[in-house]
Amino acid sequence: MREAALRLFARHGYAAVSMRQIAAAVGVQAGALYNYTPDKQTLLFDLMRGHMEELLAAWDRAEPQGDAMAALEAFMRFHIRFNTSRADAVFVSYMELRNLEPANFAVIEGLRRDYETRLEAVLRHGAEAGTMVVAEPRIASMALIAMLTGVNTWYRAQGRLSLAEVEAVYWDMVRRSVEG
Amino acid sequence: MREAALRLFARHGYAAVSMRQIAAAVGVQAGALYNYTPDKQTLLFDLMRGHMEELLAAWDRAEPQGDAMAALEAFMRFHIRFNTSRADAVFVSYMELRNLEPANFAVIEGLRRDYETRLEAVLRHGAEAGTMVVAEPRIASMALIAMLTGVNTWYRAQGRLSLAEVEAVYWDMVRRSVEG
DNA sequence: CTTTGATTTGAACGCGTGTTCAGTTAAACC
DNA sequence: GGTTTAACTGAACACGCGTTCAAATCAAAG
Repeated sequence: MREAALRLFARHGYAAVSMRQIAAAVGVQAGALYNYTPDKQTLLFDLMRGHMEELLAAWDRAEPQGDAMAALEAFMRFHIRFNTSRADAVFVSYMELRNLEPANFAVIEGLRRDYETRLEAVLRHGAEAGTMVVAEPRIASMALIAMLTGVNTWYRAQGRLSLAEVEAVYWDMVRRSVEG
Repeated sequence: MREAALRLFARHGYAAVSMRQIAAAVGVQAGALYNYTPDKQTLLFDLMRGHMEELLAAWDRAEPQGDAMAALEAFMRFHIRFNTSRADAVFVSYMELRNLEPANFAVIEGLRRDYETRLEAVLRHGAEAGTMVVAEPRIASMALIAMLTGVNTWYRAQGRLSLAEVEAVYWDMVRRSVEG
């Protein structure tokens, strides 16, 4: 059911998808969904929170070794790989923020901020070590994340470039944008 | 009415805003709106098309002089200034793409592609002149636009940094990411 | 003051919404 | 085989949706 809901939310938007559509995609009547979620809003929130927590957990698990520049490369490659492999969840977690109730919104925004702070820390270390020039680490981290997440809007697995080639192109730009 | 609709669409999303809400914001009954738009879908489409056409027209009017690097700087500053000054329209034009009927979607996507191609041409000229190193101009243009548009998610007029300072930070990153 | 033409109202239309719940079905356990 | 437990159905609820349209209102012109 979560899979079906994620798919439909990503394609048509939370507000445009009815519980009956989700139920039909699962092969069940709408009422049956309420054995698995208390309501539609919680379903959306759980999908988004699940995605953000998996994102953070996956990056923490990667635990890059080496200097700041190596960590930046690891982050960049991780971000592109993780996001392209879960396009629906990424899309929903970004586009449906405004359909969250305030309390739920605050939670997701906090998780997003956590993630940005992970990259910000890498940039700060690089600047302190003198291997990077980053005037505004916070802004630079948001700028880089926006740039990397943009891959999702055009990348297709059967496209001209492989994921490794895409990573190479982006790493070239990212590296030079902060290099000392 | 268009102003009110844009505001509401940006805040709550097209699907979540009713014609009655738009009418209430204007101070009128829902039926009266149909003297100004044939239906809700066309209202959305007109808002998006209007925005994209103004964007293209404004850039064409700027008509930058000088070499490719100067043109890139001009593009970057233009993009940040234009987008932050029309945050609602930018937001709607990006987030509501999936709520457009296929024919309308194709039109907006075409305009977006036009805009990306403007930047791509600048990068190609820079690469040909040898002042820039850009392995993939198309991808680089989308990457840079995604990065620049990201400013909209956090920039606030009363924030710590002025728009000129924001431009300076971004220009530093953009310049170095393509510099030969 | 009347006529004209554009605007707006307010009610109605058919339909889809999220959610609830008594009742049915099916599987699991003793 | 009988009983418990979980899952699902199908109908219902109150409500809001986009859109239409005859009637009312308004502004300007003759």
